[in-house]
Amino acid sequence: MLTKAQKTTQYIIQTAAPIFNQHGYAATSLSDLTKATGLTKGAIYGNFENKEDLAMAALKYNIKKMLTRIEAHMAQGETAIEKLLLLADFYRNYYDFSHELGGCPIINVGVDANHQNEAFLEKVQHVIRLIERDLTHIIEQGKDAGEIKKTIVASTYAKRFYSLIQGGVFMSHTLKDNSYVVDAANVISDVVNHQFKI
Amino acid sequence: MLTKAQKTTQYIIQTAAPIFNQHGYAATSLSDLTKATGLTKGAIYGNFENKEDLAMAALKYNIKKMLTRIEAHMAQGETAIEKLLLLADFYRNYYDFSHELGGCPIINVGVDANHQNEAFLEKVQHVIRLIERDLTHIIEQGKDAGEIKKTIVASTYAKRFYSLIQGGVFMSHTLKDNSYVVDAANVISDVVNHQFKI
DNA sequence: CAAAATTTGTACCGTTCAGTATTTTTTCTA
DNA sequence: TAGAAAAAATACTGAACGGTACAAATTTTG
Repeated sequence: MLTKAQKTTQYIIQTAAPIFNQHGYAATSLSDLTKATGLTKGAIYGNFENKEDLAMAALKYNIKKMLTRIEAHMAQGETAIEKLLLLADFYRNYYDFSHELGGCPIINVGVDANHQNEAFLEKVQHVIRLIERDLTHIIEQGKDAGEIKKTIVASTYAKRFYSLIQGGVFMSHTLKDNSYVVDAANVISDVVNHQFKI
Repeated sequence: MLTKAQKTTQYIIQTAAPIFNQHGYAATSLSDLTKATGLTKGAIYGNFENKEDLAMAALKYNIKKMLTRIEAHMAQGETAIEKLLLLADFYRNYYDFSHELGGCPIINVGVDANHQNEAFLEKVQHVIRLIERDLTHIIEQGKDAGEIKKTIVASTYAKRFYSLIQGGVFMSHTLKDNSYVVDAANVISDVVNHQFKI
């Protein structure tokens, strides 16, 4: 069972997470966080070493939330083709989902931390590579299973798909128009259906 | 001729521009700018109303630099197809060029200003729409000239191309690996060469 | 249920922030 | 080149920053 203190720690993280994600690290002040949580600095500094420590916990929280959702969605599929189409499908609804997180943590922190905070940037880089590796694996498995053409270079398409998605996510959030991510998702579905399948 | 004062104004802008672009608005302090320029706050506040005023001038400076370069590059082509291939070519070298600016101002400010500063965000939105409109025009002209298939929906591809590019730019800067923008540029070239041409 | 341990609130620290009034210096112009 | 005008340096403001010491309150545990 969670102690009262552990619940407070979790409460602070989940309250701080969308704030850091929306405003960025430097533009988020401790007073923003005390206001949002209704707690005092004493409570926050009793649970976290410093602002950076809390921001990292918040980033990990957002990333885990995102990855969990992707995995749960893709787990609905059996074959590689199905899983890739489900990935596209996940991002077809990503604009609304990422709004809950205060934007896409990958893009927001990727941009915010670049030239600012090496630890945050490395975390984001790590997650991107993780996703790309997973995608590469799925495509390779599809090739092995005879679903996907052997001529498809898995890593190239894994990188291209994720890059395509991130472009759509950036455009959608910047222009407040979800059609960009949706289009990116559609392009991926099309490629899978018409270029991947044997 | 430029007066001494006008030169100073320009000097401050061009010195501040990459700093704001790299660190973001909130994370850039006046002391960062006095250090970089070698000037004092008096000089800066004599030339700009406040920090936001200077940051806006810096953003406009970066955007103009970027747009000027794109236009100059595309002006080398005559036909619509040539221009589109030159656009792809421009972004094939964009990673190095945008490094000079302290990163891509569209992505950096698009993310930094979102939920933070409406004026900066609107400026970025305006530029994106401008580029998309130009691209749409070029594709339409290509259709009218009989170079490009009539079935191609110009605005759809304009949005898709720019989104694709921005995804590549984000990935390349975040992973310090220019292959993403290069791949995006290659995809655009391929689409133009194999799907657009009659 | 009381003592021990932990968590949270309060009050404050030094530092840095953006911004400004004033003096000094430089530039322009007659 | 002297005087007027403009720009830049200096020195300062009050507010907000992240962080901390310690007291008060709460939770946990024997």
